[in-house]
Amino acid sequence: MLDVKFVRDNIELVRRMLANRQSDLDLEPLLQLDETRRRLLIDVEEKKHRRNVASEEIARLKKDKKDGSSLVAQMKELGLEIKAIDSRLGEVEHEFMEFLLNIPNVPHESVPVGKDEKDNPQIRTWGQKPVFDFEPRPHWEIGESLGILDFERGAKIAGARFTLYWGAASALERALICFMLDTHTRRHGYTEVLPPFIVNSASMRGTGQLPKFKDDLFKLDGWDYWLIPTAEVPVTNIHSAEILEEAMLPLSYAAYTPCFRSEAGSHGKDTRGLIRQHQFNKVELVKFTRPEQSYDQLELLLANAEAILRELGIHYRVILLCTGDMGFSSAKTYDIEVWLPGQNTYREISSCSNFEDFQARRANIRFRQKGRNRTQLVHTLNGSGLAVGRTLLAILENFQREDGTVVIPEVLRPYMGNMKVIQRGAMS
RNA sequence: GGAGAGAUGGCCGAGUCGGCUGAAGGCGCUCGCCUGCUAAGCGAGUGUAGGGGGUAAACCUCUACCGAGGGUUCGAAUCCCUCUCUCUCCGCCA
Repeated sequence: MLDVKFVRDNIELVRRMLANRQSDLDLEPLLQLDETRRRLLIDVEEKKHRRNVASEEIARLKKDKKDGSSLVAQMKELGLEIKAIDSRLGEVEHEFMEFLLNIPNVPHESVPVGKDEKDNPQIRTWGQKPVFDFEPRPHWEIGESLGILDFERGAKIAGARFTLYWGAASALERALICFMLDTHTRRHGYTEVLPPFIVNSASMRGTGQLPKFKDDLFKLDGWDYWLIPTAEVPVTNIHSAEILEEAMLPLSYAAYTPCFRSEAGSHGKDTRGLIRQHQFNKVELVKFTRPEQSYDQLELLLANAEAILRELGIHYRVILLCTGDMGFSSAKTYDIEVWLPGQNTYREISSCSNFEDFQARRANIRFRQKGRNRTQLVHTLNGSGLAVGRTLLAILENFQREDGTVVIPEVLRPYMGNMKVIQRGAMS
């Protein structure tokens, strides 16, 4: 959520920002609502002041055994007026908030203006595409022939976009989760947390999923409960409505959670394999920082996420999302795209963003700074470190061998009983 | 699921028959003083959000907030209703 005062004072900048984001949102209604809101506020507050003064007067009269009935009658009338204005104000304020909640974040000045993903500049690459002396296969073929990925039964149990893992695949998934968490906590200094996988509407609003992206979420029937689409939601909301001490910052949390996404609007897209599932595992990195350090922390977060792929030895590239391709809440986003030889393409495996104070304002996350008598909003950041299912499929595709077996990266072997190669029937 | 208790400022904790209570008292914290150092002591200060004024700062002023929402009343932390959460006991259960 943007600061109304900021919008009011920088209206042209905000309009330009919306255009750069390919949004045609008209800000005029917001300015109107803001003006109405403030007008009503001035009016009702003045009336409340009068009532407060009169109430004291009535108390005094009563104490002195004098008659205050005419003043009481006046105040009764004024009370009705106040009630009427208050109710009107409530409506206006509600509309005003809804509008504000639907305005995306302002991109950082270092974000290139662009229309769509074709305008995203590449920042760097790491490693190289592996060379095969045979035709590399996509992971769904590898997984099925090894008997470790069961798409048919996943669909039978739940439906499309659900997969049953067997034996070595489930062990590999588990190994990846542990490896990622261990790396981030022991080497990168993150604090591990295990949050609820279900959250309420307030939390979803805090990070920006609601009200705008309701259709992308799974809701529990009859409850104010939603399945989390990412650990970003519960973890960022850990500190909602809190005032943090400056000395605590930056806070860095790492969390493993499953993620649930309805994938509405992507029918027919990525229907094969593990790429786009309704349920997948992810290790998420979340940071709370002082405003002036958030961009340094974004670089660090990105490097922390990249470290996982480097340790695994998988080629990837980092791209910077242009204004037209960025997420709603983000001010700047880097995507890490992993190389998938079986599909001859790069696919997003991590998205690292600085939200600046956009989420902090929604979720009301502040900190107190020495020498200042006002609280300030923190900056929040997060990034996948990494999407586990996609990491698993990247391993299958990058480390496959002609005989259909898959070599397990060295760093994961301690987590898998020193297994070196996944073979058909292994652990299943 | 049944029965009961509770929710007040960073923390603990008081609020009598509704009326200068944004809220006593204590702890903590900040600044200053004092003292070889530390500790102790003394003095002052110390919530959040929004609106208006003021040069965007300092500051002044108003409004709201004692779990959330609604009601009664001229006036509610205090009375009534609904909801949420926490705790205790019983039942059930991984």
